[in-house]
Parts: sequence; C-alpha cells; structure tokens
Amino acid sequence: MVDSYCKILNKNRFKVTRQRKAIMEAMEKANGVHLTADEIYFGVKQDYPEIGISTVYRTLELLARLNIVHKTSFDEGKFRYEFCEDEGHYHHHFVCNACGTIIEVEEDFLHQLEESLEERGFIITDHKVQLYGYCPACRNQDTE
Amino acid sequence: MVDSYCKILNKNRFKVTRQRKAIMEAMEKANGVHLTADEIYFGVKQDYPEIGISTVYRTLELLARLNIVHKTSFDEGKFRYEFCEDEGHYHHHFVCNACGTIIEVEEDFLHQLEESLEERGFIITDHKVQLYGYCPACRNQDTE
DNA sequence: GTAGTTGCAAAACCTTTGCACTAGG
DNA sequence: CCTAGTGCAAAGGTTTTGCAACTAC
Repeated sequence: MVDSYCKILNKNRFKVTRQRKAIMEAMEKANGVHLTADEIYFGVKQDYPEIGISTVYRTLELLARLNIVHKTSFDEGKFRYEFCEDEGHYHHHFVCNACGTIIEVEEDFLHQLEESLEERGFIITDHKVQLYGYCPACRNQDTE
Repeated sequence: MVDSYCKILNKNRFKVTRQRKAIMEAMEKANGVHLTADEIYFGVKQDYPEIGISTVYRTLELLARLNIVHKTSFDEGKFRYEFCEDEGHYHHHFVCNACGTIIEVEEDFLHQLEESLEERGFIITDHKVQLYGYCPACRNQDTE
C-alpha cells in the first residue's frame, strides 16, 4: 500500500524520503484508526527519534493535497488523518461518546440529499457524515 | 428568543448577566449565520467594549452544556456556534467551497443509516452531516 | 452578603513558518 | 550537484485557566 503511494509521490516529482515512508507506515500500522498528527509523530518517533513534528504536518498536508490521506475534524479541536483508500467512496464515521472509538460506516443513503440540493442549483463535491453515540461495547457499561 | 434562553439560565441557577445577554443577542442578530467565538466577541464589542474574549468562550461553553447553542467544526481549525432551535432536529450543513457560505439543509435521509447501525448494537445520540461544493451564486463564476 | 461571573494576562494547545543544514534523484 | 525536504526553535491562532475585582440574586 505504502509502495503505491510512493509511486504517486514519484509521479508528482516529490521525493520519497525516509520520513515520508515512516509516516505512511505508521498510519498503515494504525489499521483504520484515525490518528492525529501528534499520534503519528509519537508513533514514528519510536524507531526514528530524530523526526520533527513539522515534518509530520508538512507530510500530511502533502499527502492530503495528493488525495492520499483525508483530514477531518471530529469536533475535538484538532484534526485526524486517514488514508483515502477507495476513490469516490464517501467516508461516514461513527464516534462513540464513551470510549471515543471511531469506526467507518459503509452505508451511503445520502444520494437523495445530494440530488435534492443539485436540483436546487448546488454542486456537491464532497460531504461528511459523523454519527455519535455508544458502541456495543460501551452501551452496557454503567460506569463511564 | 433570547428571553426564553434566559429562563433556561434562571431555571438552572445560572445568572443572567449583561454579557450573556449581549452574546445571545449578537448570535440572534447573525440570523442563522454560524459565527466563531471571535466574530461574536467583535460583534458584542461594538456596543460593549469592555467584554473579554474569555467571557465569550465561557458563555458559549455554558450555552452548549444547556443545549442552547451547538458547537461544530467545519474543518477550519476553529469552532462555529449556532442556536439549537428545534429540539431533536438534526443539523445538516452545506459549505460552499468558493465563498464559504454555510447554509442549513432540511432534508434528513439518514434514518436508514441510523437504523442499520442500531440493528448492529450501536446507540446513535447525534449525527453531523456536512456537504461541500459550490452554491448557485458561485458555480458560474470562473474567477475564484 | 456571597457565590457565581467577569476581565485581564498568561498559559496551553495545535499548527505553521523561517532558516540553516541535509539528502534524494 | 542542486533543489526539495528536514529539524529546530520561534511564532501564530484558537481556546483555556488563575486570580483579584465585581455584580446578580
């Protein structure tokens, strides 16, 4: 996966540096968990202590520009990053109010909403859906 | 409108201060436009120059706790605030990529998405939908 | 009167930027 | 080589906090 992203970097004349690879590998290792820049920074620092936080931010910004990663706010006052994966597939998220787990939601029933807006003259290029509540693991816990 | 919010403050043993009123009035005057804390601060400052930004933040936090205002991030690195208005009515937004206008969207086709999650054992307490694109005014402008 | 509220200044965050040094192609 | 990329430290922007003074009830 990281290899194919490196090809995109190459194709766009960006250098495939040790840092950029390490950042993408840390994100890949997270395996679907949406990380903050800080979390990626500390993840990479484990086996690459010289890395700087600005490199992380600059790399994430570059990867977002190249549509390799997606940057979203979950109303925490900071951003989280994830690989885009499927082109053209919108991302819906479920956020557990108790444990903060963020999971991907596959269903997409928003087409009707978009169609209705497009009838009214809007052009929809993207959308974001975030669902909040309690996941099965937390719904039965009385203690929070 | 502000009067009814003052009653909620009273009922919950919070004081109805000049500052809190002024903040709610500034938000009311915005008439549906989603303001940042800073915008509210400068709005109130017009006819109440002594107000402090921390009062604005503290008031907004209080109003959010009392479900009077809703705090959302539109991926700009800061929060915007709006009155909750209709209880139980979810807020969907459309954000114009060109002019940044944020408009409310009434349609709600998400029930199916929620139902499907609830069948899987999740409890949904809230959700957020943000649509991005171009509004009718911007779609025909070649210059951006 | 007195506990809740305020304004100020400072701090705490997250993110960006300037600059000299480094390394990928 | 030579420019893009890096690490550091400093700055920027938003939000929070500590504290003495103040005010709504």
